[in-house]
Amino acid sequence: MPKLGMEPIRRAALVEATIHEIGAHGTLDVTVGAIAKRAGMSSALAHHYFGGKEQIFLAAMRHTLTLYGAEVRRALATAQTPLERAEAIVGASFTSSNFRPDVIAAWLNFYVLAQTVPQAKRLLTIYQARLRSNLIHALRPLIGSNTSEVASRIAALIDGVYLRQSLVKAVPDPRQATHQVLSYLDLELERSAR
Amino acid sequence: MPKLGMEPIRRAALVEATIHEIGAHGTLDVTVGAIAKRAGMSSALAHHYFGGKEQIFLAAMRHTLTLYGAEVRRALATAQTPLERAEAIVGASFTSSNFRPDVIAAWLNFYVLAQTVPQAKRLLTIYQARLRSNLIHALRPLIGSNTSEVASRIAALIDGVYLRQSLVKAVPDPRQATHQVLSYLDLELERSAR
DNA sequence: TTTTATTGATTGACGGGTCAATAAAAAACC
DNA sequence: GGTTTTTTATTGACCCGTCAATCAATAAAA
Repeated sequence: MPKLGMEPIRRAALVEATIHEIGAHGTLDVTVGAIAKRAGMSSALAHHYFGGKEQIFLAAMRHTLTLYGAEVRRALATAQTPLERAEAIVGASFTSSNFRPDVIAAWLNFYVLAQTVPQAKRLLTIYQARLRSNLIHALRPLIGSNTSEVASRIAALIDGVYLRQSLVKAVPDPRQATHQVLSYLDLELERSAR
Repeated sequence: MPKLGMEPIRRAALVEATIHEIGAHGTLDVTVGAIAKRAGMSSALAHHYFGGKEQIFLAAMRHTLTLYGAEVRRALATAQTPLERAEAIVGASFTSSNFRPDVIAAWLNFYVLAQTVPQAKRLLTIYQARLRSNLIHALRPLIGSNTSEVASRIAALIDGVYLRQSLVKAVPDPRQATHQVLSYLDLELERSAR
């Protein structure tokens, strides 16, 4: 009994299921069958809507990046000062919607995917560029020179915190993670003000 | 014409080949056959000496971690002051023997492996603990309080730099990478001296 | 009757692991 | 010292499971 207009619902369900499946297994080594089952459909239907496994993964990546981007934008919207902007960007990276075991595992595996699939690499590169650009924009008024380098370091620190979290069984602590990064930023600001 | 005492040679060749194969493919999705071929033997022989794919991977991890550990120890040996010790640790992370595309890709994939294989997680955890302990030991005389947090941040920064390098096609620049981390350390030292 | 939704069954490839067979050293035995 | 036995090295062939992808068939909208 085919209900019409299922496509967007099915696609969304598959994307969601993909993140969870990757998170649960900690690998890209998940079968289309398992993803489809989790999303409540047959693997044939998953192929029907996405064409192939790789495209399912890419859709899941896009979704993750989109959510992250939205989180950043939301946080930036209420920021008034440059410092608040910088804090907003860092904070958004560690909101409980992003900084969660399955999403963290997904990110890690997206980096792996990017080694093989050019489109995946492109998506991650865009994410990095945007993060970088956001940071530079926020930092420029705060820091005199080498804003670019500082932005790189903050970005690397964020990624590093994610990476390390992927090893720990403990539930992620957004406050703690944010603090780690912001306390570096503080140092950088103190130097600028010296 | 079996030459005796081949076992260590074969094992070493397989470990070496595993790193290269993972590096070349950017994935753990490499076949035992491909690894064995690269190492100049049949896949049956690889199984004979290692028992299975997982154990080949674990051996490759141990090898990588051992090389890294040796590099750190070598660097620490010539360090006189605490500051030199800290710099030695960071520098060792980015020597051209470690900070190379295939090794970087291998590290990334070891983190993925650690999601599935407890033994792999154990190895990485040991690496992190040792790095952390080395850093704390070096930093304690230099920094007053929260040495532990600073060590964590440096460790995260190192991992982050690795992670980001995995995305870039450009040949890694050890000097640049080391500078990124050390310049954070400088800030931390300045604050301690304020 | 054409389009959309959906799946069970099937195919075809790939890959990990095993095994029997071959061969040459080394050790044991007389 | 020469023969037998055991150990080590090595591989081609094979088995078996898995999985991505395809397809034909069913059914309900439009």
